[in-house]
Amino acid sequence: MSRDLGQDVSESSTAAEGLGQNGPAPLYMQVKQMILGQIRNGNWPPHHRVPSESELVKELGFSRMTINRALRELTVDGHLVRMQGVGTFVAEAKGHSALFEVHNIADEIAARRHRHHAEIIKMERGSATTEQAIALGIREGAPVFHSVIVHYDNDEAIQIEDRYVNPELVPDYLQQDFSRQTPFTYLSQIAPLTEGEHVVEAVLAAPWEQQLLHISATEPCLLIRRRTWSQRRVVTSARLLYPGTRHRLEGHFKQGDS
Amino acid sequence: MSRDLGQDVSESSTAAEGLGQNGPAPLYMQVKQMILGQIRNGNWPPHHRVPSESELVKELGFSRMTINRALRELTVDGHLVRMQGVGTFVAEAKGHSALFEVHNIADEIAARRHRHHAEIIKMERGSATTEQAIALGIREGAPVFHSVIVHYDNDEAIQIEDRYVNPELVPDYLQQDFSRQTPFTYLSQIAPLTEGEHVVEAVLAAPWEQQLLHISATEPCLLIRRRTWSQRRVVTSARLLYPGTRHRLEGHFKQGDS
DNA sequence: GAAAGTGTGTTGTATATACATATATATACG
DNA sequence: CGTATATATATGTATATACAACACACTTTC
Repeated sequence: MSRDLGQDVSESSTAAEGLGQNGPAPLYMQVKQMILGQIRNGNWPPHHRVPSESELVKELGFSRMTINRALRELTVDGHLVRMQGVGTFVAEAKGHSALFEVHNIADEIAARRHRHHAEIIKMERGSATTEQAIALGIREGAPVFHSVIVHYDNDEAIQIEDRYVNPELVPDYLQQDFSRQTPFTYLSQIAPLTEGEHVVEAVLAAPWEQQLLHISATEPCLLIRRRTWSQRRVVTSARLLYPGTRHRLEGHFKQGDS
Repeated sequence: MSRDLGQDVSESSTAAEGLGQNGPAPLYMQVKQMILGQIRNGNWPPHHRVPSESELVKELGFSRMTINRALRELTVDGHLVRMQGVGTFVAEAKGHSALFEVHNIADEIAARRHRHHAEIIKMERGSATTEQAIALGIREGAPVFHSVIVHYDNDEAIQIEDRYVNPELVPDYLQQDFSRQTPFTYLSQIAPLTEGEHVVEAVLAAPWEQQLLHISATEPCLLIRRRTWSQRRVVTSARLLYPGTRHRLEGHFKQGDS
């Protein structure tokens, strides 16, 4: 029963003429569609073990490199999780899933040919509240580092970076000079980030944040909460606040396979 | 001068012990880093032609498949643009670059085990204003379809979908029943989307939008402007407005290569 | 019983090869 | 001059092969 993927993916049925008249989909795409189908119809629930590459080679009749490409792309898309030496598993479903790249705000501003500078507002050691402990995966009351930095684009305040850092993984955090190098850059060197999580919301700024950003009480802001992992441990949890009128989050996509 | 990438990418220098002690980066990653370096330091500006795969094979000494993987991944990351038969070029710099997946709000609500229904507010033919003409890539005054739909999650208004559609590509748009099938689903069938663009902002809703969403005048909202292409032509331009307190945009990432 | 070694299965990467497909350019022909 | 037609170049995909890296179960050894 080689090469039977259980559903026709080569034609988009009754699509209007002039559009969608593509030939058959590439093989690696057929494999992706088949697996996405199994996931979507609930046949393969989260944490389900996906057949190994060699099993899929036998089942589908394609080469291992083709199977590998399909599985690899589904992994970067966040649909699968792979562990070397162990296997491939269906990832747990995310809400409004999105894939972000992680950037350094200083680089972004530099790319716009603008000047960047940072003002350090706070730089302290504290002990974790319940919320912070959960966010960082440490126990309550354990030491945490806390920094608040305002980033400027051509002398215009553009971001408040409110960050908590796990001292076990980054013991020298407080000794750094973050007017020279952003925390993001420093942390990337110390603990190469392997994974992360974002939540984007629209909010109103707190009074002290309004002061720092020089905005009014009703100005909507873009809030990005970002947690970053390195080797399965949370390195840092940041709250990035942008004034709505001065920042946009641009993006693009290709081949939304959903 | 084979295999000289001009910068050491194999070690992360003085990183703290216990973290970042990875061996040399894989070859395809070295190629990515080299190209990203050329782009970042301005050596290869936007629209600059990147050496062809076979040229890079000669220059770097790696196999074409390795070069191809690097260029392919840089393309999905949005750093490069490739055209078959033509060449590879540096993409124009985006602000805060991000990669989104495109989802159907009805599917999302169903995934949360909630009920979804849609209320059609407007459904009309009009002629394109200057702004709409630019967004859709048609001439000013040409006919456009316009729909406004409110989506409900368990009877709670959760999104205003304000959409303009190119009639040349989707002539039967106004005849559809969007209380049964969302415009997104319908459009995906008619014109398989090949590419798209997002801009995310935090805004305040207009008075008529506040009424539809049952929110106050100062409630910050998440605004997603989304344009969708099919075969190089703009199919539709949508403005998706979410009340800030009722929606979050979640995401995750892996291996931010920047 | 605990530690060290061994084997097997899995993913991760790299290469050589081949052919398909798209685009642009040069060439021949009318 | 205009239009086919061939040719070169570039990307896109598919395969076979090989080895490396890692995890886990099992066996041996002390």
